[in-house]
Order: sequence, then structure tokens, then C-alpha cells
Amino acid sequence: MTVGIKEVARKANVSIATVSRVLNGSASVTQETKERVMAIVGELNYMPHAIGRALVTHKTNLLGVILPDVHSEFFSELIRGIDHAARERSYHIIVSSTHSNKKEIESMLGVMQGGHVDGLIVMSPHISADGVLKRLSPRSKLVFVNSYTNGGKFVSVAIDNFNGAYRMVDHLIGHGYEKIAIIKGEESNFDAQERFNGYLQALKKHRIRRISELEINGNFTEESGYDGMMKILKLKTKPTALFCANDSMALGALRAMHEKDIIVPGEIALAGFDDIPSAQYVLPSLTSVHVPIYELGTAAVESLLDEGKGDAPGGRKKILNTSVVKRESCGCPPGTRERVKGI
Amino acid sequence: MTVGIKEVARKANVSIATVSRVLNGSASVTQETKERVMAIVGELNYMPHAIGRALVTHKTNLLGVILPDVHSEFFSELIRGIDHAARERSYHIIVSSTHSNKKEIESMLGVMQGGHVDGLIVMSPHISADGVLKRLSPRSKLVFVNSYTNGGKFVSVAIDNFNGAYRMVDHLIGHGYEKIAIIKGEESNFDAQERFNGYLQALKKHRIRRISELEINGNFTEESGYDGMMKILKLKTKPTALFCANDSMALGALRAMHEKDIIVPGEIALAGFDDIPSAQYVLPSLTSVHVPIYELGTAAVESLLDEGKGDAPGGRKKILNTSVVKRESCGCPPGTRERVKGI
DNA sequence: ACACGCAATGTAAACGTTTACATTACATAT
DNA sequence: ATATGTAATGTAAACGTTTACATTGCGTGT
Repeated sequence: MTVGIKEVARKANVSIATVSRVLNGSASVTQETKERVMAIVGELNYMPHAIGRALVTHKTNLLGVILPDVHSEFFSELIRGIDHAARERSYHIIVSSTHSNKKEIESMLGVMQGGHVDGLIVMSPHISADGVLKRLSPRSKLVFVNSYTNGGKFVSVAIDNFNGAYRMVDHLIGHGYEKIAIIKGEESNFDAQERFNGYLQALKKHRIRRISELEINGNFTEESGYDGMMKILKLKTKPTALFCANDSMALGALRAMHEKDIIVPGEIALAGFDDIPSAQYVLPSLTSVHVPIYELGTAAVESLLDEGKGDAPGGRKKILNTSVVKRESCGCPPGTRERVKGI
Repeated sequence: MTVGIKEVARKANVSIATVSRVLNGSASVTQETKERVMAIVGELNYMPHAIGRALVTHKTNLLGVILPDVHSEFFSELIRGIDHAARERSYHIIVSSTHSNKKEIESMLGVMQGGHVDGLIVMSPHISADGVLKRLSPRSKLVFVNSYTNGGKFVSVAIDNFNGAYRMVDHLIGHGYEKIAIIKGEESNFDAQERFNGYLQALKKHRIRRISELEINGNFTEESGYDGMMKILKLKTKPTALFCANDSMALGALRAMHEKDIIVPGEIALAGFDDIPSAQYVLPSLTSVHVPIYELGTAAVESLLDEGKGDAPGGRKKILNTSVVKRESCGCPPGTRERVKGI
């Protein structure tokens, strides 16, 4: 039997309304009664029942977060960013690490419509936001993270995959490499697609023809990087550099090259994307594109909760800068570990 | 204006009680009415309001998870484990990645007492569970993960830090090393303490005297590993092996040794704890103690939710096995990558 | 034909708050 | 003294469900 507002009211000789007012500071209450009530509250260790409150206020102070299967650093940094920003606004977060399962997403959406959360942060790189879009009551608080949001009907935040890849490949070309292979992510993946586009754009800028046999399919796993590299090593004319659409695949490719005694970057230069922690510990250290994951999380919360601060009412898209981190694997001298900021 | 049970009831020409019964399958309803109601439910896309329901059932199907600042893989794997086990039981999880801040924990505890969550999973390696213990209503559903739980009044799950460290150091001694240094975690940290105890126990078993200058303080960060190693390298008599209480510090130590051109494991062998992903990619690959993080999460949920399955009612403690993963850094031949399972 | 039991459904209270509206008490203006 | 405004507090409805209890209708045994 937990102590409720009624018991507090009785012991303090006031009505429950007054107790409520004291607790919320919502209306004028005598200093004396205020103290009396607070004393009882402390004495009974009373805590307002969040559910009862939520039922009438229609506010749970809970945010839903739906994530696909992302690598652990992305996951934890994103959650930390979201959580921190949420806590600042006195929200808690409900996390659902679905595997991009459409049914899971809709289940969560259900939880939301069910009134359990005040807003939703969704990252679904595999599924078009459109599918989700339809089921939504138009007034739903919702923000997409790194997802397709064609139409622009929804709020979204994303990292600048395109420019990150573009600048990285541009950097590789700056080293003098021309035959630059790429191990891509899955075509259905939003990030992967954008990164590939950045790669193509960089080639285009320097008038380098794309060679389809240098465009290898991968799926963001270490294995697929290893396998992709093995394919590349079987080509008659090997590339002089390899850009992997993420670091896991770059690590896999590196392992393959170690096995085949290929010298990196001497024979083939290497660059990745994500700047995961391992990137700085492998030998040679891995040049990569740094992604502001934590900030992605805070930005999502800001977009969701800080409405009407002069923002346009319709769907907006916020893009966060990425930056090239030069290390050894691209051919930069060992000392060159400074970070090249994005524009 | 969202559609509620009343509207469904009206359109289906039944009372709200019947609609409720159909939705919950709680009592006998004619097949015919059942279908009629479900048709309307589908038509209106009605979803029960979770808050209203929770108010009367006293069940939110939400679990609170309070975590300190742990490394990203631990965080994400633990959450995945918890989330997966929770979803199987149709629970969602509220995550709070506090920084072991006592106030934060109590705030979360408040949310719980406030009725928002049905149970709580707490990991607080720095704070004695006792502090938290007092504020708790005795019937609170609560499980501790890798925390001090002296008294044993509460349910807890933990990994076998002691035996993991013990077996690892035993393995190092098996290689012939006798002067084995350790870089410890903070004394206030539960895991760190247990690991240190395992180290001591292994020395004791082999009648090796502890040498206090070989017991270096660290704090689980890469930097502290680096700094610790630098201290070790200044000793007159260097150790032949180093055991770090976690992999991050081992990576830091490795970096220091690379800088000073110390050959690993030739001059100094190295072993870590946690088996983080980087461990297998560094050169030499890092021998480490594997920790079943995902399982730790699922075990926590099981302990919390699967009560009365013949378990003792009082505080139980479940301990999950750890296992030594032999790689190159301890002196095992490069091919030896099989995993040594715990007892 | 009657009572009885049971299946199907309805009625209304309860869950723990907030808050619009009503009431009271009192100080001040007239 | 009376009216009036205002501050302090109380009353009760509302939020959206579930569920104990009441009611209805109908088949069955007598």
C-alpha cells in the first residue's frame, strides 16, 4: 500500500487539491500550509504517482527511441546524446533496439499512440520513412535520424554522409591515387547510398572514370570487408587505394591485406568511415571520417522538443558535419593525426 | 482527438466493458460480437491507451535500467541483452545512462516508485547498494548488476570477475612469467576490486610474492593504461608480464610499449579483461577475458521477471562465467585463438 | 409451466492525479 | 454597515481503462 495524495491531504488537514497545488506550485498557497504539506510529504516520503498524473495531463515525460542494429559505439554514443539532452529537459527515454524490423517499429509506434511516450526518435536506414508515415496521426511528435525522409514532411536530423565520403575520396586523390576501389554498404541502406554518392562525386570532380569492377558490394560487417578485399586482390589490375563505406569493413579489408602481405598504405592505401575507436589502434592506424554521433542524438532531441523557436513549421532537415581524420593508412605521415574539420 | 474505447463501443453497439473484454480476451464473448468489435477496432485503428490501462492494472510493462559510464560495447551489448529478454516478455525498457551519480539513481528510483516502471535493473559499481537500499519499499522489483550487494538482501547478477582474473593470471604463470605486474581499476569499483583479488589469488596459489611496485593504479581509461605502463617502464626491474584490469588500459599500455619499442610479448607479455572488439584487431592481438555481456542483460531480466520458479525468495546472486581468450599478446602462438571456457 | 444455472452483456466504481469552478474568509472601499 | 475584490481553499469532474457486481435472456431438468 503506497502512500497517495489523499493520505497526505488528510494528515495535513487540507484537500487533495491543495496538496497538488503545493507540489506543482500552480496556484497561490499560504506559506504556512505549504510548509505543513511539505512536512507531511517528507514524513511519508510521498511521491506523486506518475501514471495518475499522466492520465490527466497527457504528458508522460517519456521519449521513445527506435534504433536498428548499429555498431556498438554508434548505439551507445547516440543513446548517450539523446539521454543527456532528454534529461536536461526532464525527459526519460524508452529504448527499443529493434533490428529494423518493420513490425517492431509499428509496435513501438503503437506504444506511442497508446500515450506512453510524448515523442519518438526513429532511425530506420533500411525502410523508407514513407511506410511508417502513413500510420501516423499528423500531430505525432516524431523525428527521424539518418533515414530516408523523402517528401520532407517530417523533421529529421542526419550526418553529412555525402560530403564526408566526398572529402575523403578527394583526399585520397590528393595523395595521387587514381584507381580507387570502394566497398559499399547495402543498397537499401541510406547511409551506404549517400556515401557511395560522395565517392562518385569526388571521382567526377577529378574526371576519373568509374570502373565498375572496383565497386564492390558489402554489408557493413567485418566479414564483408574481408571478402570484398579478397575479391579485389583477384583483379588483374589492382587499385592503389580503397575506400570502405564503414570502418568495420575497412578493418576486414585490412585483415585480408595483412594475410596476403600487402603493405598498407605502400601498395594499397585504405580509408574508412565512422572513426570507430579501433581505427586509432590498428596498425597502420586507419584514416576515417569522423561522425558526430553524440551530437546527432542531442540534435534529435532538440528538434523534437524545442519547437517553435523560429523554426519553420513544416518538415525540416538538420545536417551535421562530418570530418576527415587523417591517420597512417591513407599514406599521410605518421605524425599527421590532426583532424580536418568539415566546412 | 484520438479514438477511445467509448467510440468503439458506441459504433459496435456494445458497452465499453465488452470492448475491453474482447481486447483482453478476459471473459466469454460471443463470436459474433467479438468480430463486430474487432471490425470497428480495425476500422478506427483504435489502440488502447496504455496510461489509462496502467492506472487500473498497476502495470506499465516498462522496466527501468540505470547504468553508469561503461565502455560502449558493454553498454550496447547489455542493453541489447536486456531489451531482447524484455521484449520476449512484452516489456519495454527505460534507459538512464547516469554517471553513477547518486542523485540520478534516486531520481530514477523516484520514477519507479512513481509507478512508471514495473521493475528496475541497476548497475552501480561505485556505490554500495546499501545506500540505495534504504529508500526502497521492500516489495520493489529490483535487480543489481555487477554491484556490491552485501547482505544479499537483493537479487543480483554478476560476471565472474574473480575467476576470470584468476584464470588469466594463472595462464600467464603457465607461460613461465613470474614477475607479473597489474594495472588496476579504481578501488571504489566493484569489478576492479574483484579482478584484483583474482590476480592476488593466482599469485598465492603459485606461491609468488606480491610486489607492491608492480601493482599500479589505473581507472579503466586508455590514458591511465598508458600512464601506468610508463611508470612500469621506469622501474629498475621490469616485469615479464602485465595484466590489465580491462582492455582499454591494456590498449593504452600497448601504445606505450609501441612507443618505447618494447616487443610484446617477447619482452613483456600482456593480457586484458573484457574482450572488447579492438582486442582482436590490435597487433599483437590481445589476450583477454571474455565477458558474456549480452547474457548478463538477459539474466538480469530473467531474475527480475521470472520469479517464483522455484527460486529462493530471499536475495539470490547469479554469477555468469567468464573465459580466457588466448591470443598473441600473452605469448601463445599466433594460431592459438581458441577460447578457453570457464568452469 | 417453473425454477435454475449459465452465458452474454451492461453498469458503475475504482485507479491517482489535475483543474475548472465554487466557496469561504477577510481586507478594503464606499 | 454594506458591497466588492482577492487570496486561499474545497468540491467534483475528468482523464481512459479494467473489473466486480448486477442484469438479462435462454436452454434444461423437473
